[in-house]
Amino acid sequence: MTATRRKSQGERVPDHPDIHTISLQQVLDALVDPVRRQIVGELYAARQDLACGTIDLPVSKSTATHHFHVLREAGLIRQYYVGTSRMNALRRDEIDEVFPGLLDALVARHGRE
Amino acid sequence: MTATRRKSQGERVPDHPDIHTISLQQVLDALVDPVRRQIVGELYAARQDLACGTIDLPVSKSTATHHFHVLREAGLIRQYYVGTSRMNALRRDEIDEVFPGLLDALVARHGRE
DNA sequence: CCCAAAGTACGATCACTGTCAAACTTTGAT
DNA sequence: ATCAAAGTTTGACAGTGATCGTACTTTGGG
Repeated sequence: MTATRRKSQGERVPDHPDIHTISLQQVLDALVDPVRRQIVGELYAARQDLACGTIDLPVSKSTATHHFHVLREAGLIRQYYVGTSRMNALRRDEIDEVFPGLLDALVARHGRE
Repeated sequence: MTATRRKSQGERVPDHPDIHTISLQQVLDALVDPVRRQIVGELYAARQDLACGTIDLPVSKSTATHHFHVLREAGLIRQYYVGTSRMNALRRDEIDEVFPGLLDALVARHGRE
């Protein structure tokens, strides 16, 4: 499977880790950053996929890219392209299964802290 | 009473922050470190206060002191002396009240990750 | 065909923090 | 008095990671 796509689109299809290969340490390393918690928090609250650009972050575009990358590597979000926009989907159910209560404790109560 | 103890013991009574002044960020900064999660995990499992020395950590004594200090500043543990030993008490109920589900999600399921 | 939009890749900084060793302090026991 | 046990304090050091600007790529529209 996962035929070796040439280019043009192959490069733009990032691979997402199996949620079961993710450690709590990885998830915490990802969610300890406030910008990344904001991202996950907005995806959590929106209950729908969001393009990177629709999330207003207090950092530059290149830094934002970095944060989305970290979240993807940590198994927290899934990314796919729609035109030039990169959409982000929170892997809510999978996370809840492997780390029950974690999203609720770390992100849901994200009033203003 | 509670006269301003000169020394000998005054210095050895650290002050603990009010749990309500602690932010989620502070707690996460504290619990993102695996050594500190181990400490909290053992206190959580032991269900009783433990002296620093009774927790076997993979770091030097001075580093251990540092970690206990961070945990105390983050409002996660309370420390007091018994002889030359420093006892550590997990502030479980207080934490649960302010950050419900957090200890369970981050520490309880601490099988081996 | 060319341009703007939306991200990405790449280095370069820069601050933070986990780590240790060595010297010190306090306490309880001999 | 002295000693050992248990931590603490104080630098110093090294690795990590968040940040940015600049240049680059891909896509869709005029």
